[in-house]
Amino acid sequence: MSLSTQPYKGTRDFYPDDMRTRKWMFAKWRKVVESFGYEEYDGPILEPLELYTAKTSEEIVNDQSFNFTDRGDRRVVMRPEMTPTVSRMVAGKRQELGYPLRLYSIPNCFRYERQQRGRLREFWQLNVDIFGVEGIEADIESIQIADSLLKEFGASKDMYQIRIGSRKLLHELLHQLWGLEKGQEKAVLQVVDRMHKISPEDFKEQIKLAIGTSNDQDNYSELIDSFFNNPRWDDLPYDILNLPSYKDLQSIKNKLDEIGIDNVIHDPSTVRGFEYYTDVVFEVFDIKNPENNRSLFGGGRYDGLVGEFGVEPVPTVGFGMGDVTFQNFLESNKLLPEQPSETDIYVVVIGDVLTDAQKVAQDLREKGINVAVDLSGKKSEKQIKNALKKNIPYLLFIGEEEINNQVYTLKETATSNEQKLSLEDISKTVA
RNA sequence: GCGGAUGUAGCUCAGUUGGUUAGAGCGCCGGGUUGUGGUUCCGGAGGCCGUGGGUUCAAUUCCCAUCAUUCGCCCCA
Repeated sequence: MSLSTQPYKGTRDFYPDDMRTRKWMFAKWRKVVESFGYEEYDGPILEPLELYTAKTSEEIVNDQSFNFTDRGDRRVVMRPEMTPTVSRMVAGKRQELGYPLRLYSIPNCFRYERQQRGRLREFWQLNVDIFGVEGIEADIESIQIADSLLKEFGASKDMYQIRIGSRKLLHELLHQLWGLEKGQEKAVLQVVDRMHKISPEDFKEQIKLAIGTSNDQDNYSELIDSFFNNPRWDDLPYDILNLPSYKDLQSIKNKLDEIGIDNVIHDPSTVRGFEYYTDVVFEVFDIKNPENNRSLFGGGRYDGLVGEFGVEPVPTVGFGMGDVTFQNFLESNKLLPEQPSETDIYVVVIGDVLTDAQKVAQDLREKGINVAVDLSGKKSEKQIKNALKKNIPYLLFIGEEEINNQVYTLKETATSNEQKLSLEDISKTVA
């Protein structure tokens, strides 16, 4: 029995083709977030289990994390997400960091789950967080960045929709209007999160189930209808429209509208899965391709996390964008072009001139051009095929004639245009 | 953790109502062509038909198990 060449379940090998795509995607991510003044950080892949127990969703920590006990009997987890890590880092230097603090990272994260479309065991995730801003300016900036990211890749408004919701608004409603306790609230939120996946009837049933049976069911039916299924908030026996949390939501939507982001809707069912979110949350959906039926990415405000480390709390808004779902989105919308090689020129050596060809290549490298020289000694046809397979944009033919005249034949593979050029002209053309 | 689908050449897939040497396209290697590919022609290599067991004179084909891949549920990027 020989060894398997397959990567471990749910992980990926990145051959040069795949790696080019990944580098291209990450470069755009970095470009956009850095244009908003965000600075890159990184943290360890391994974290103590306690970091996640109180704050991430319970299921992710208990059932969906890679974890082990180290030689000092410490419970260790391979990070399933980055938010607790960055919160820990900010708390650790709470006093000396300047606010607003804008941070981003592209960590690989690990979740032990059965893979399916858009869900692997190892994935990369762009994390963008702004610390120290209490007001909705931070929420707006966060969503604006999300929108800019999509546009940077050529996505148009008709391809995606941004849905915003408010945990705080839901809490006020559930607590004050419905009279729910903490535990019930959590259960209700989980059902709310699934709203679009189940029928209105099932939704109502499951909400009631989450609340428990002791309550007056007819009363809740009406509330569920008016809040979730067909919002008519003016009719509610409670002044939702004047709640600060509701006003925030409206202001965010209006401000985004003003700056040209008008594909934002208020969706009461947008709550997100993590427990640490405290206020406004958002999710982005692919609205053109039904196969991408989950949220592409999302985030929101989590004001309580930094304070968990025993320092003054720091209000925070952030979002995470997974590489797998995002790449699915790009593929479905034909926004994923094939990337050229990092190698600019492939030297096709004709005849017995390898040493001279090497010299030419070295001269070009010194001008900042990436040059690979064919070493196979095969006939030119084979050398060309090899270069094309690697997606190298230029071929440089070097034979005796070229060496003697110091003029080389440069061919652009995409167009088949061929020119006889000096070294100087080659570097200008390729650059 | 639960349910479905699929495992035949490097890739995408045919096929065998159970019967000698297992098929295609693409790709790969070599040649026609000792200086030009993506669009020519000729030739070639490459398969324990996922793995283990059962039924049978005979299994790649039928049955069971198992592993892998994949889709959905749960949860989430």
